[in-house]
Amino acid sequence: MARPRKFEEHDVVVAARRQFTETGYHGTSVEDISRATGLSKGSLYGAFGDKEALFQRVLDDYCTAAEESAATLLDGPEDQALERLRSWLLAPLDHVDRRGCLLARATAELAWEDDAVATRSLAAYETLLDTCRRLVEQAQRAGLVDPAADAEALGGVVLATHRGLEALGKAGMDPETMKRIAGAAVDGIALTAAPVRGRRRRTASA
Amino acid sequence: MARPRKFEEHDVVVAARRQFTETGYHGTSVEDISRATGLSKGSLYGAFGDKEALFQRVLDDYCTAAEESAATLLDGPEDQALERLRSWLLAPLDHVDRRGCLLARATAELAWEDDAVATRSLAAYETLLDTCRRLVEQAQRAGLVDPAADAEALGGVVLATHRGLEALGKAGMDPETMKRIAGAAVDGIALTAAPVRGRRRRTASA
DNA sequence: CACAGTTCTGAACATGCGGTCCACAATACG
DNA sequence: CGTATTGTGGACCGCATGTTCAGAACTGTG
Repeated sequence: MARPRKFEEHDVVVAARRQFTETGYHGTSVEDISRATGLSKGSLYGAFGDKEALFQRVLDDYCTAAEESAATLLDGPEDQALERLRSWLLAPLDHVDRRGCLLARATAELAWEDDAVATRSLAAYETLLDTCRRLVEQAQRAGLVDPAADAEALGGVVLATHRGLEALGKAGMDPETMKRIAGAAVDGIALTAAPVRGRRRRTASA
Repeated sequence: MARPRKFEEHDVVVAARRQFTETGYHGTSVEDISRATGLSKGSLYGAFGDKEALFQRVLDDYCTAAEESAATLLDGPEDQALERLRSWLLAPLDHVDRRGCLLARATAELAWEDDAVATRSLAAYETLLDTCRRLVEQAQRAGLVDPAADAEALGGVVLATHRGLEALGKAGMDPETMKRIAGAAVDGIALTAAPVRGRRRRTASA
């Protein structure tokens, strides 16, 4: 008994995400979004509320997608867990367009200017950390990683590297260098390789 | 033969940096800067040009400081190079105030919206990468790291982790977890610990 | 003391913003 | 077909922004 919508809500969210990702929250005007989505401002406000609410919606959508995408890494043989982590680190390098990660932008731009954004961002990072931890645990079960190691911390290294690589890439760092960094992170050759036979347990600090 | 300035230029840059770091570029109005620096808007324009030019100045100042600060890590005995990298990773965690890194904000917010910003940011990251590489080389000479390893890539892992940890911290992640991550990154226990005797040379990919 | 040169100040301006509103169009149902 | 109901898009408002400018304030020199 009423006129149906001419647009798919999720399509609008996706288009808005594009815009926010490219120009940031403060850098994006409602009119920009209107142009990007094809909806007029009136329709936007009618469907989503104000700019902030729309951004929340977009961010939540993005985080969910990122979480689910990472979660798919868990599927597969345990003895290839490290390879899946490696491909996760390398994946962003393939996107030649230098669009960055919305989550990164959101935390940098308004994580503690807006509580809801901060909450959602933190939740996303914790979910991603959990996924990385599980992958490391897979690798441990497969005998690829010391079973006594702190799986969460190791997963955190991958997550932090992932996030850091994205920043370096955004700044324009040479992709070839980044690939070597990603490789080194997963290889975990990192800084262990002390010339001591067998495993070396770290001697705390100084 | 002229009215002297009532302010020290560098003091203004520092105050402006504070403001930009807290509220970002788009989120900071010229009046905010005026309030933060104590200068009237007219004086700001007279001394620095427009808002963008002032930001460039601030960013350059910040990058230089960050580069020099990192460079001091190079001083010290080579067999403690890893400890210095560790403390570098942990340093940001001590600042309880959740102010983030201006460089991170700049790259996230307008790295490729503004060429000059992108150029300076990339230069800063490359300098930092170089510093990390040298530290790893110190560790190699001290016998703490496999001399055959790719020092630049290993330095890059530290740099990326540093950058990533900053993002996680900004989002509000538990500092204790972050310390464990930083520790794991430097320990480099990371993902190597395959249960193979002696060094294991990686077998390329899949 | 008068002048010139420079800086500071604060008001004023144009612009673009986020947000609101409303007349019209399009639909579904009786 | 008529009517109630909802989506639509553009006009509109108040406000904050980045920027400019004319004049006051100040210092050093002749």
